[in-house]
Amino acid sequence: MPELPEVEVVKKSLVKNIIKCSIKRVKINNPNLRYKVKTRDFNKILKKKIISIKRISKFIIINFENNFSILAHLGMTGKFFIKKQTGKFKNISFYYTSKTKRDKHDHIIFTINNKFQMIYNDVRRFGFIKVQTNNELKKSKHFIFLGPDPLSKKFNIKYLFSKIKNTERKIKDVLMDQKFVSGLGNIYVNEILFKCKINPKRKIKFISKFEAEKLIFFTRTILKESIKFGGSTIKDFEDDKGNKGKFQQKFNVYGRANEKCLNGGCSFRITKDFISKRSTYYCKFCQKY
DNA sequence: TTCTTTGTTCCGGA
DNA sequence: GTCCGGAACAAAGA
Repeated sequence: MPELPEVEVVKKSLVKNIIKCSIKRVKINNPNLRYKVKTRDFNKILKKKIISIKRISKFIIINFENNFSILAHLGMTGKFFIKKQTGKFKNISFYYTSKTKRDKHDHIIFTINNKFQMIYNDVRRFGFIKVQTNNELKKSKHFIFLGPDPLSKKFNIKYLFSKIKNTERKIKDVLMDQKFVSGLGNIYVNEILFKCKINPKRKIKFISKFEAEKLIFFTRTILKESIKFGGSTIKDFEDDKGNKGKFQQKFNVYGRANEKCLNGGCSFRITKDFISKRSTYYCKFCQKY
């Protein structure tokens, strides 16, 4: 699942591979992503130079010299691949094996500088790619309600307490709310709360200052470490046979139902249940209510 | 065939 | 007007 760190890694890889390039051709194999993609949507950006590539929350924005941008979201299973001249694929996305042949989920093929291809692949097609003017982008429904980026200085103690005073909501629900902080998904929220030793069902308005400090600290630390880890993994990842295996993130709680708690000395097993219908993993001993 | 997975959007009730 | 819970949505693998 691409969450914020994975999107950041993808963004960095895109910068490395296609900054200052231009798209010469776009081939749409399957237009039915979250929003329908049409060939003519891309006319505005064909042969225009890419001047910047940014991440906002889990969105990727590729900005062209003529004030148009590609706005992309990877959804659940979206990924970008670069196919170099050799015919081999260099994976610039996250955790997937390299690939050497066309896949039925390669939905959009971009030809870059007439030299190589960038492929958008998305098994479940919950991702999207739009072309918009920078002005449209600013007013976009995707951005208008977004809270601060969890890695930014705006996400601090003062901000946190200003937002939580009058809400009855559970801490996990609030952390996943993009209006409160933008870019945290289910996996990382489970991990952050485990590190902070906070029960995900607690009402956020009752957390202490110390807990809030931990929350900010571990949010930043976990995301940054994951970016570093993903980045370094992918940097060294180039497989000409396509069988080197997946990059699997190591999680402390996510996906570890009934396995032993990894806190030293704790003999409890990880509990799985649901909060707002989202799977929630925690240690009932380390994260007391 | 049914269940599970996810982020986002939308709607209705409080 | 605002807040929040719940449902819908998309596709596919187990």
